[in-house]
Amino acid sequence: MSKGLTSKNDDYSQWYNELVTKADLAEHSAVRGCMVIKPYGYSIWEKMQAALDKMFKDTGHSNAYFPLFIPKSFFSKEASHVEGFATECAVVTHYRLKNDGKGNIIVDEDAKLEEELIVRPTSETIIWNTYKGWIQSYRDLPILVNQWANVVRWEMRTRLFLRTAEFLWQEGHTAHATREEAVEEAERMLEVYADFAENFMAMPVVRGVKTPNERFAGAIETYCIEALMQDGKALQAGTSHFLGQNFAKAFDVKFTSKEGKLDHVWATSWGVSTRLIGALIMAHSDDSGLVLPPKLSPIQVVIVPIYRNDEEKAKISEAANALSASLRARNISVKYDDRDTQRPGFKFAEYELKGIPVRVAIGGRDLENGTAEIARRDTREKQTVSRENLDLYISDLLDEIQQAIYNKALAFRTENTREADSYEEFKRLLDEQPGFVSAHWDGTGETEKKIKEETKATIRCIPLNNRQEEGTCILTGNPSKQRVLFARAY
RNA sequence: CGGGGUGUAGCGUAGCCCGGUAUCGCGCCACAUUUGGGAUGUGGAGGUCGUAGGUUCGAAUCCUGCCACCCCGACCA
Repeated sequence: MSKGLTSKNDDYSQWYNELVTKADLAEHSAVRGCMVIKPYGYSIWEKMQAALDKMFKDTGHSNAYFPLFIPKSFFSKEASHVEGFATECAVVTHYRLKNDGKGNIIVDEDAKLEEELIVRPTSETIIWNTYKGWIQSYRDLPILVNQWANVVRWEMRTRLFLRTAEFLWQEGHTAHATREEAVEEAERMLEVYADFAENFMAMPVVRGVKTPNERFAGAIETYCIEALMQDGKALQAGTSHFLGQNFAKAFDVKFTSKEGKLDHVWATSWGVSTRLIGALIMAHSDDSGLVLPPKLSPIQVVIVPIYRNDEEKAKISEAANALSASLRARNISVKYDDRDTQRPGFKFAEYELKGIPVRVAIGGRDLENGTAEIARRDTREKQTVSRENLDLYISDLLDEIQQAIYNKALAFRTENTREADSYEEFKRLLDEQPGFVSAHWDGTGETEKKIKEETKATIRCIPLNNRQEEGTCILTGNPSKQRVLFARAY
């Protein structure tokens, strides 16, 4: 590990890249566009998985697993779906290698697959092909299934966590008897995502729906949560789709209703990915490193001993172990770092880089005074407190940090969400004060595309429960009934 | 996939224009002194110069192809 991080004010992208690698979250792999998620980064993902998985189970879903490979023919059944993903699919064409006799391993041309297989970019098709066999009657519905999986989208330009050719995610796929029930499901899962983002990631999000241009290929309606990063760019953090009967029709999935009528099944799908780790980094971290919310930090408290000799260290360890035990009894994860090989200052910097929310230092002075030095990562404030009831104090402090990080991010978003009433003002805001820009839009795809071409800003979403307000489109001057949220985005 | 840039020890770099077997810092190893914010000293180890060809007596250096990463564009979670 080397000293210093590029300041995020000097070069935000470089700051992000350095942070991901220096904090030991991930690194580039030998495969273009693919990353290695290192143990520390993966443990954040595991925290996310655990919280989300519980939320999915609590809302009635079960996990299952579908194949990585999808027959090409499945893929072409839903027209807009194919169109959306066709340009970024990895295709398996052969199933065997051979030695060419000169010591090289080559593809065995005799082992060509009769039907090529697509490496899943998402699983709607294979899942709806499967659901056909599961559903005959309204009694078989709803089906509420989630899978944790990897997917591949052959991206041209990749960035660690934010956009990689292969990524980890969860995809929920549900089947319902009625339109209302499916819409309700899509909205429910959006709320689960928003809840997770705000209460676990401490990242405020805007709940909204996508415009037709930004909609998932094959969806009737795409709901999304949008977050604002510290550089003023927006990031789509999760999506939930109402798929209508599109996939049921494509895969001929019908059920007999209570009334004895045959109808196509209604569907939803929803997902969040390891991209959330990128969001987490960019939402909170600073020039000293990661700032992790206590609820997702792999380690919540680190204890660093400061000693002059073995005898002193032994006494400090005793105090540290007692504190560790009392914290663990409160379900707080603790690490006691008694390595002799690094000095305290080094450890302080290291744990700041890694975003550990609370650091406790115990030294000779503290032994005598019955105290410990507590440092919180988010504000970098330090104070010396009594070791009496320290577990309770730290437990409260963790809650406070979780809340403080959220409040800070919310204040940032509020400050950086502005209204524009003319195209000039709109462009000026985007260039001079990046963030969300709330503006009137005439509702047409043409206008949206033109604005995107000219400003690189896209409509992130039409916020749910949006305030209705008469106005005129910033580009065309045509009448508009509500503002929508624009931003330059990741 | 188009334009620009970069690739030299684990990391960051000098050397490249003007060809002669590689510089410095961090890190690493040993020992000593240290330990309340990234310790200091002394000694030491570590290199197919991204990769494959070519030019040359000789290539990190010149030429060509390829690969990877970064930035900008098109595309996208």
